[in-house]
Amino acid sequence: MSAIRLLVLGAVRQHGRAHGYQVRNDLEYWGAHEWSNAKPGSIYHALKQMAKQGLLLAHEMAPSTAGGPPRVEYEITEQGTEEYLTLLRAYLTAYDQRPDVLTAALGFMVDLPREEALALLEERVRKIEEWRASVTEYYMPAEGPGQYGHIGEIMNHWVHSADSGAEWTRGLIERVRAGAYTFAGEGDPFVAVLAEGEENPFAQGRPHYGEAR
Amino acid sequence: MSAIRLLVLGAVRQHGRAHGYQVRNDLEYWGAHEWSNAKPGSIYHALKQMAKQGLLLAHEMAPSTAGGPPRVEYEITEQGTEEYLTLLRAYLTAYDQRPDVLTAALGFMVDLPREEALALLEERVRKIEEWRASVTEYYMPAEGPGQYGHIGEIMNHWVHSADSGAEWTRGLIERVRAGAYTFAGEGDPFVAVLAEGEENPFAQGRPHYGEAR
DNA sequence: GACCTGGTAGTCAAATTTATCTAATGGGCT
DNA sequence: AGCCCATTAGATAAATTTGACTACCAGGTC
Repeated sequence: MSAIRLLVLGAVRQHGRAHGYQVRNDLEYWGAHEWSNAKPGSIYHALKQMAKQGLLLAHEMAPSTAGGPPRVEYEITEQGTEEYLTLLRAYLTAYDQRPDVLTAALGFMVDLPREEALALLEERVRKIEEWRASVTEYYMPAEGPGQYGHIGEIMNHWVHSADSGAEWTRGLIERVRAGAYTFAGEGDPFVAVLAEGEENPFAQGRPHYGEAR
Repeated sequence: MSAIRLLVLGAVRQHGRAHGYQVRNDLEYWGAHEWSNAKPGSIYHALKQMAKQGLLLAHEMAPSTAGGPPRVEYEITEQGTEEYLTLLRAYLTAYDQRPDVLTAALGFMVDLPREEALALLEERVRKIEEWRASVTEYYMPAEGPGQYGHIGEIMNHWVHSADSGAEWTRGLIERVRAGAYTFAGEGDPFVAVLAEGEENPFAQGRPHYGEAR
């Protein structure tokens, strides 16, 4: 599963009601096109698909005042909210070598109560450790390591990544436990959306991250 | 770009001549279905596609002796070898948040001369550091950090991953420089392919890594 | 007043990926 | 001999993803 559904649901939800271009802009603002597959085609496709599945409600609108074809506004349904929370919880705990789902989930973690977020992050650490154990067990068999030749470097890399991921997650847990950020039910949420008229620092030509390919 | 082309080219190349099912088995042996999109459909598709593009040469064969439909054997062409090396070099240096391409490249790095592999890995470290600099510069602007709220954790995570990745790469460079593994032109290569009749430890039901999702 | 540029909003065809299905063979069992 | 079933090899349909494209309007400008 890619991160696109979570991203789109989360973006629509933050606005209450949003059209595709708005979602597209939000995701660009978050840099999502660089660490996930949030490209126009995928976004519009996800919107339509989820509307068909009842996760979003589509409202046909009059032609926009700003040029371009008529827009369609979307609203998240109750079912969509459920799916959103399910994905969010899953991605916060999933350790599956595709870091983009974690990145997406981090952006939305504050939609959960602080205690739940903490529990999920701890679950995440547990999963990583479990996974690490299964890898080391596998590539450190009775005959000793080394029999895998350079292939062993792959496992080595995984173990290293797992350790690094677990360590980082523990740091995040500490920060959250110490009171960082504003979680669900704790007052005004922090919203990473451009205010009306605010300039998008991520417009074309910015010195954006993600160039080192 | 996904890792599938490198994986398939590399597998065919190791055999000299291979049919789809063989490639599929090799990739399963490497666990590639867990950290990349190496599933049957993708593999057969990639084979056909690359045959059409002249990277592979297809030989229609008689019905197999072991059941199933007639098989098609593939051989890598000169053009395919070029593409293989190009991809391998690119993936060894690319730092792009999709670790699966690095994993795939690690499995084949010994197809390059040791000196070249070292140079590419050093290039990789440089790219990571460059990327890290662009991220920190971006999220530590004049106004100081914190203005991003919990969104800052995304960048924090990236920086942490980048540091961890660079550190690991430096370790690999040291090991390779110290003489580990057998690289191109240094004698019998290590081949991670099942010998005829050897049992596949990765058959169904194995306690395989990658369960902690 | 014709032309060019840039932003807005979205569509579309082609390529890829996923998940599931088909078809053939050989071996064991009764 | 007939049946079951695991393995082998690949095909197919549906979903997703990509990259390029369209069409519309506003504002400047020559």
